[in-house]
Amino acid sequence: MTKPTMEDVARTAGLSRALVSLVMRGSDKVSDSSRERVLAAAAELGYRPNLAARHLASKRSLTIGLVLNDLHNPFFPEVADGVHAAATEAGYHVLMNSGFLRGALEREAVESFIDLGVDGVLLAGARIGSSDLEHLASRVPITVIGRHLRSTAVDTVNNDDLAGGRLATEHLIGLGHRRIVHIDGGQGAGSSQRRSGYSAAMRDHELEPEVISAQFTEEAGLRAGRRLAGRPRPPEAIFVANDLAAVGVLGALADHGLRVPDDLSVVGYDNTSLAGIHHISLTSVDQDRQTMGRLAVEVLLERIGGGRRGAVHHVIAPSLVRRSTSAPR
Amino acid sequence: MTKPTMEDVARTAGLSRALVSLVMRGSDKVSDSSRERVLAAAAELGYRPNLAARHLASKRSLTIGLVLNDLHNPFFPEVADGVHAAATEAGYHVLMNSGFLRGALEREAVESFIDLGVDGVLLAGARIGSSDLEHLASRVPITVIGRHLRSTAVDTVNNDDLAGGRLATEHLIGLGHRRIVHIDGGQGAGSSQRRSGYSAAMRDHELEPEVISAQFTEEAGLRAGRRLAGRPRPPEAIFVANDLAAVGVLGALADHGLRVPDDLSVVGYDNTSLAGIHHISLTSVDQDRQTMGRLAVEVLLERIGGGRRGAVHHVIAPSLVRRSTSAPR
DNA sequence: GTGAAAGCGCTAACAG
DNA sequence: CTGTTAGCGCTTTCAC
Repeated sequence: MTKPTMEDVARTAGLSRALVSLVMRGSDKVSDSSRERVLAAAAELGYRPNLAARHLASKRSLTIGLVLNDLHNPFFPEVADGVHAAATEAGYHVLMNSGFLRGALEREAVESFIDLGVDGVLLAGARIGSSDLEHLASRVPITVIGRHLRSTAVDTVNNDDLAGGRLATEHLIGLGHRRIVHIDGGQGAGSSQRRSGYSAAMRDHELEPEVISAQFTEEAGLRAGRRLAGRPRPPEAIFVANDLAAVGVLGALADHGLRVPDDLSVVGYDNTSLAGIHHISLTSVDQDRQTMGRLAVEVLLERIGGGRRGAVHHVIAPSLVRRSTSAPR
Repeated sequence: MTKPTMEDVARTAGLSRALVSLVMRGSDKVSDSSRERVLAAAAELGYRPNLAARHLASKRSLTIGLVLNDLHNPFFPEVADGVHAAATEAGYHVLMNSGFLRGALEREAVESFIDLGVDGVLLAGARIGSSDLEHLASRVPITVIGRHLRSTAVDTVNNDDLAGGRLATEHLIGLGHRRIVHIDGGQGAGSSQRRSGYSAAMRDHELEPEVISAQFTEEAGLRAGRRLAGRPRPPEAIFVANDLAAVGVLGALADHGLRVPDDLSVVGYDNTSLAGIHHISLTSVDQDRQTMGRLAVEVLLERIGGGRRGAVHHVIAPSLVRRSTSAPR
């Protein structure tokens, strides 16, 4: 029941421990015959290297930590897919953790990863304060996905939320709507940029922007939606800062007997699996999460490996996916 | 930039390394004055214990690994919430990983956790083969959530899927439906029990069971739904093995112009957040995921701590949540 | 190619 | 209460 160690493998193979170590790490400075003996012995004993020991002795762990801000938002699992795929291809393991929508927990998650000795950390939808972030980044390479930072210490991968906010808003304006309200994502990642894009587009068309503060959750969307639906004169269209909240908004509107898109149009953001569900069929701004995940891994490994000096900030273009919740006035 | 070690803390505090170790582990065999000096020195240096070293030296890591079968299914994040809450309360860290719906990856995830030296592993929605599972369980305490096993080596926490399958089916029968088809979850956890519950309920009422094989994904539900909707004479009701697949089925039915619940009724399983969405409003069998997560942690820690001899198999009762997709004939 | 030896940072007895 | 002493299992020079 006690696990075999390298020593055991060396003994049953009749070779030295160092030899076994070389073989386990796939070195080519080992004779074929030795390698086979080692492998055979390892298989026979069911040997597996102890990662804690390996991390302690070497500097690298070939592991990256991925912190997802909210497991309940389909956006994050989709990013995780891209991250996993890219990391695995590069020979890295990934360990995950959730920030449960709270900056403090997010921070803790990153710290545990550091304590564990991961080679780098990926933060998706970071809510953590940017000074904290800078500080953490001095201890481990960090790449942030989905949040805009001007940092020189942290790399970022984003979609252009400003452009995305514009895209959504102009789509609605193009459909002939004028009283368009934005339900924002509060402290959520990308929220302020989307809001700015919305406001800019509104002003460009000499329309008055109106923002209702909410969050990136279904519940928050529901509440905000109720407020709007309860008005004597509801808006003609709503641009919601993400799909999850948009689903809440749709529910609130339906509760109040407002028909979408007949009575008003709704546009979301993220184009998650939720938006594609037949019964929801939400018009939404798409950001390619798979690509963002992959890109983030690339950038992170670059920094881990090469020791790049400056930070890199990738921005990918969003696109609008039209579905059934938006229609001409 | 090089991290401070215990040695550094001891030196700047003017005390021994062992003392620092005791303080870091919260021992009470330390004088208050020493403790304060240590803590002050640690804070000053920004010291954090190296977990790899700690794991190597001690036998326990105070960490458990959580493997989720599919991040895209809202069922799992909800289990994760319960797990995190309970583990944190007990002073344990949790590290997550996804099995990406594949038994082989799931197995790998468990192995990495073992290599890392976690104290125990929680497997949610396990798809991994049961002999593999037994083998893994000989190396680390494992608790499986949402899959029925007769194992003596692995603890399990489940809802009573057989009863749940019956519940759903009898609900539909009670509404007056007779030609009720079941779309199952293939190899998915709990799938075969739900199927048995369905079949048993049908036979009890002298109805002919008919099962369409699918999977626990939206895509699989969509395909199965299309097959049924395309029939000259579609069924009167469908019991789908989980909510995610049920959403796919609903989409397929809508595509074919079939109205739910007017033309036929649909019942799902899991009562995930998906089912509660206003536009979906799916009648579904509820299993309390939070509780299951918490229970699983308890059971796991029991085994980790106490070395319980036999295995424990918890089964909690499911309940039916009626919404808008099921109605009388 | 292969083996010996010195740690990585921490815990865990064991003396004082 | 406090300091000393061994390792935990592995990597990594450095000779042979």
